[in-house]
Amino acid sequence: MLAEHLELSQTTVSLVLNNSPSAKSIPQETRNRVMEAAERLNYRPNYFARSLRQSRSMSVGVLAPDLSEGYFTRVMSGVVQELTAAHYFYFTACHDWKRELIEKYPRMLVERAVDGFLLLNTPADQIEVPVPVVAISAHSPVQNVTNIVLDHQRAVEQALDHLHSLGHRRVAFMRGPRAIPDSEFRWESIQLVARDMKLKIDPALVIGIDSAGWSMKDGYHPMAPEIGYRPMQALLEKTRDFTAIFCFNDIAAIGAIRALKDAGLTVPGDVSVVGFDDIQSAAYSTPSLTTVRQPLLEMGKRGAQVLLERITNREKTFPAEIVMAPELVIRESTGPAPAGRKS
Amino acid sequence: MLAEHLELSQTTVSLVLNNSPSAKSIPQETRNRVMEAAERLNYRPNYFARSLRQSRSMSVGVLAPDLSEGYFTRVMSGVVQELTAAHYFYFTACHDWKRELIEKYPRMLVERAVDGFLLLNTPADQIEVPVPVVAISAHSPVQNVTNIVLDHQRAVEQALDHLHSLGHRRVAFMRGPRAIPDSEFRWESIQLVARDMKLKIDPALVIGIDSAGWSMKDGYHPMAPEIGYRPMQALLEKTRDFTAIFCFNDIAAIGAIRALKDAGLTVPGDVSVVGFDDIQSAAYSTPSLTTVRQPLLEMGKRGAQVLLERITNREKTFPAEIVMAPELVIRESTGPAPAGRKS
DNA sequence: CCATTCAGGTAAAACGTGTTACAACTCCAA
DNA sequence: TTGGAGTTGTAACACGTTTTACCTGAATGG
Repeated sequence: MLAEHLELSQTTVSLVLNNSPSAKSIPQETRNRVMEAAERLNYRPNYFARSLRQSRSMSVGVLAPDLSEGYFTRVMSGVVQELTAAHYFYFTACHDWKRELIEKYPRMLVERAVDGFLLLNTPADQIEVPVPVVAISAHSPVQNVTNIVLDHQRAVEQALDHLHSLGHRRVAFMRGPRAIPDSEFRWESIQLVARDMKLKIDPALVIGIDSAGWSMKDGYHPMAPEIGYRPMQALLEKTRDFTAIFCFNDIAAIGAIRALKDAGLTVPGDVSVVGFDDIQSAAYSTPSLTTVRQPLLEMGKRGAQVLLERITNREKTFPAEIVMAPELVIRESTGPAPAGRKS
Repeated sequence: MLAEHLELSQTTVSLVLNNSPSAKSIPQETRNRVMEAAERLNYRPNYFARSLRQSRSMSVGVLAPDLSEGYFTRVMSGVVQELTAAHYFYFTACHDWKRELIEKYPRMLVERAVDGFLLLNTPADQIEVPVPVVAISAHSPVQNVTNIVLDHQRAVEQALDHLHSLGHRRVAFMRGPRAIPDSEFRWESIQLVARDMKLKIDPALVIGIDSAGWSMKDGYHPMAPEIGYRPMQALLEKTRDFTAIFCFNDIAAIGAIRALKDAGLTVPGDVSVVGFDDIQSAAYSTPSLTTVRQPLLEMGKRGAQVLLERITNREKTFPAEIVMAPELVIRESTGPAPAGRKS
């Protein structure tokens, strides 16, 4: 420590600078001298030495599939807010859905002594680390992992209620990629809710993002509207006997709308389209998108909060799941079912 | 060090594990014993202790305006490739163009002992740090900073040659936001090249992203097609006396095309549109985009390479600027100038 | 007057490595 | 016998903090 050009011991200086509780016996005048010197010499404690002693790095690892605009950006915005407020920083690691990376990155980050992990859209099952973990939009019933999830049941109810009340009875569905944890849960909720409201799901009207247009076998595939365009196109080639479609996310919905337009159909005149997420461009799209809003920013904030709590309080037990509320945002892409085809 | 359950000294173990040059005198058998024990006990050297001793963190700070899809993602993809190959990780810091953050983040990261900085699209002028810096797409003639830049002159030549050879004489231009370092350089190149090829720039046909639709005064504004839509719309209200437009980037070009379509014009029938960057969705857009490709991935890789070299070799002098070559990608959004209006 | 407390500190250990300087031991030639 | 050159290691320090345990002198209480 360089600040011993005052005639004081390291101890005193350290106590003052961290104003530790045991420094109550140090008179104000000495404190001032120390502070003033630190200021003047522009003193910064050495990060490694401090971390070595306290054995914490004040940084966490963030594991995500990719840096896609819609989801990642929004969630991270919330995460960053909370982290920086707590003087934390983060390492980003994108695994591109490669199993090898999903296992390797956590190990590498543990060697870097991160204090905890934030998992975005990534299943926690295969990850085993000696530090706290919070998973956002994953459903991993794993010991010591808190999951931040959306109330999918409620989300689907809102979307389908909306379509139903507009008169839609023949509704198409787009299932998400198998790799994304939400996909399966969303689909189960859809089946459940549809049954409850006596809405028939015609298997011929169910399309998958995986099947056409999106696969993560061959390298990196960002979420592009393409993922909705091709499945929609494939469906239209088989049948046009539907008046609405509930898409997996907004990006896919934008692609689907493009496919519908290209096929000579109007939105929402001929077909109503509902998205999911409410990403920034959902409002700017033409027509603007009716969508189920995920409170992504809040989910990020909440996730970071819980993680930080878990880090500072390692023994306490935490809830395995925190459920967030969705909100239907009605815009231009949905309208009354066309009269001729109503049911 | 825990590996002293063998009856050896820390020194020996350390020498073997780092196979330091002075370990040549250690017989193979001892080496094997050490390695085997390390493997068996799953020994990992403590990150802080090691960093404290060697005074390097094996991580760099990345400073960027935001996490926007087009630019950031692509560049970082290259950066990550190089960094991970060298066992480096990175901290991300997004300054959202807030001057306060542009100054604060570097300080915070220096306190975290990053070994260097990578600046994306961010001027280096105001940043003063005691570690190496590489700036990608900035033009800062600052001591000890290497700039990775595109050959804008060549880029503009390619675009304007293309339009000129298609018969376009009345060309509109879209200037980039003032905050982005490239904007000014691009514009200067445009003026230079236009003069050389005797293409008149009509001030009435020059629109700015700043003026309508984009401002960073009030918080966070990602790059959305909106930034091209509104300026285009504004221009169309004043005049339609042009047959082509050269946009600042692909995102803006996509927005501009939408505005043209909404105004009843066809692309490229009535107006040809040229973008910049060649982001992923440029190829998927309808019509697909003719654009000047920036080798973003390569720029990221090169930037990271130089930074790592600078870090390992602090005395050596490095070039102040590394120039990358653009490439015109011709797709559907450009075509022959409409006969009736050909100048 | 003695014991206790309290203000105002300090010395030294601990954190876990990397590194420098040196020690012991053998072998071999002079 | 001596001295020099390998061979095989080790003791001890340095890195820059935080923290624990203790010390001294003065005031205070009985």
